Amino acid sequence: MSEYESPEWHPAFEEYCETIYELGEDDLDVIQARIAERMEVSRPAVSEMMKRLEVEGLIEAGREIKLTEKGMHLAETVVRRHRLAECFLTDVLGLSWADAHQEAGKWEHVISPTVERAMVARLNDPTTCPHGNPIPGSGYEAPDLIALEAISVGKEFEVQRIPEELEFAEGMLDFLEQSSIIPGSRGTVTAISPDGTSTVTIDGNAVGVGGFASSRILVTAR
Amino acid sequence: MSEYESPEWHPAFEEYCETIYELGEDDLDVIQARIAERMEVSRPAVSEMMKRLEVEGLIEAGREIKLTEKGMHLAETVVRRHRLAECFLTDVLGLSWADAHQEAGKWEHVISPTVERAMVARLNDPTTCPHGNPIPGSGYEAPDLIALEAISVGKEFEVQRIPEELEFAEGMLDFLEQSSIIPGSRGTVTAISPDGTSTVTIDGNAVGVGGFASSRILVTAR
DNA sequence: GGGTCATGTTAGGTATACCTAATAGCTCCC
DNA sequence: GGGAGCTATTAGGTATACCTAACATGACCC
Repeated sequence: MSEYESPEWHPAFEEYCETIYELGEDDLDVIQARIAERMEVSRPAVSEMMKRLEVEGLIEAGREIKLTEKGMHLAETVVRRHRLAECFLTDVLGLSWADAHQEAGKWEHVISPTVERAMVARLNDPTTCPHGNPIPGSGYEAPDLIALEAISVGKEFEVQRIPEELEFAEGMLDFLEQSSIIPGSRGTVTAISPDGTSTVTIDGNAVGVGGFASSRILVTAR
Repeated sequence: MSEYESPEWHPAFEEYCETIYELGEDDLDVIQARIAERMEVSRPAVSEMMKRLEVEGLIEAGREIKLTEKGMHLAETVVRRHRLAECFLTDVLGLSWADAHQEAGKWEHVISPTVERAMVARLNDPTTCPHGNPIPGSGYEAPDLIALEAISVGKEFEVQRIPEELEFAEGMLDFLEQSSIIPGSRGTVTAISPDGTSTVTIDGNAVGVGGFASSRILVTAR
């Protein structure tokens, strides 16, 4: 587990490296325009920041942006703390998914190595956040996952992972949590509409999941 | 309990109001020079910031600086979160006093009303931080306290409160915690030297407490 | 009254991290 | 080959929160 000491890097550097890491995780093009969209800043702001990140040796800039070893280490540290905080906020303090995600976005920058260790111990070495995303450094090996949209009508599935991208969609986490579309839940696809919406039945409850979400939610077939 | 929503005020405003509040608590002159010393910033920086705080309606400036109702509310919110965080970090995560104090200085700015409520519930409505300082809004009424230096040789005392001022002295919290000079501990003054150092015996262990600390540590006589 | 000390303010400057408007490159594709 | 569209950069500007150096103010005291 890393010994990263906090304000050696500005929160801004942490945020950018985190975003670059998560865009890669979500299999999107890691280019300035995507970073600007996800962080809700202007493209010139990203352009300037890329220069600074390169000077600091955190990225290799090009059209595709790549984290250096140093940048990857920083990104993993921040992402690990974010996901640990989500576990902690839901399990120990009883927050909802959506609240935990939002709070964790602030906590990730103020968690010290000491607190990180204490959380890991308290949570019994968790391997994924509440949404099923792996905690870097926990040694978790993701099983082979497929998108929910690939499950055909009548088939059973088990929810495994809600990618970070969906956490940015307003209200999405609340909707998924309330519909029991959470890692570990098992359900059946009971209909697929031409626009890509899958209707899934979990615990006797049927809900429609639009194409944006169903192409991203990762499950295992059963 | 307040419904303060986080980044309406910059962390800087929070830090300044907190410092002003705590200087008052410690019975020191609340003037720019003291603020500059405690925050380790230059006096011009404080001078400028006082203007901005006044424009924002958080203080009434003069030689003595006074928090307005609005400023007091902000200060109490931040101080409450700081002391709650200290309780939480020591009780739930097992951190040392010194570590908890340092971490709480960052946590105080990222704790939302939701998390605050969850912590209060989890900690069973605590009234003081681990060092005995009251948590604003908890309804705690401090008993009559006297300084440790006022206890004469041979008398017993019970430690009640380590004022915030001592938390800024390098190594002080570690020393006090390791010497069991913590709220609730009972001891006896076994010597007083001409330079103001009190020697106290707690649990059979004798330690010397210098004048700076013994004039500030608050106790009750027994 | 002059000196010293603590305190506060002015002036001028820096770094960070943003912004808008305008310009420049690239790629695709008919 | 010439748009259309997306993408990146440049230029110029802003707010925050600091800094040092120099100056001003006020209190106290011989």
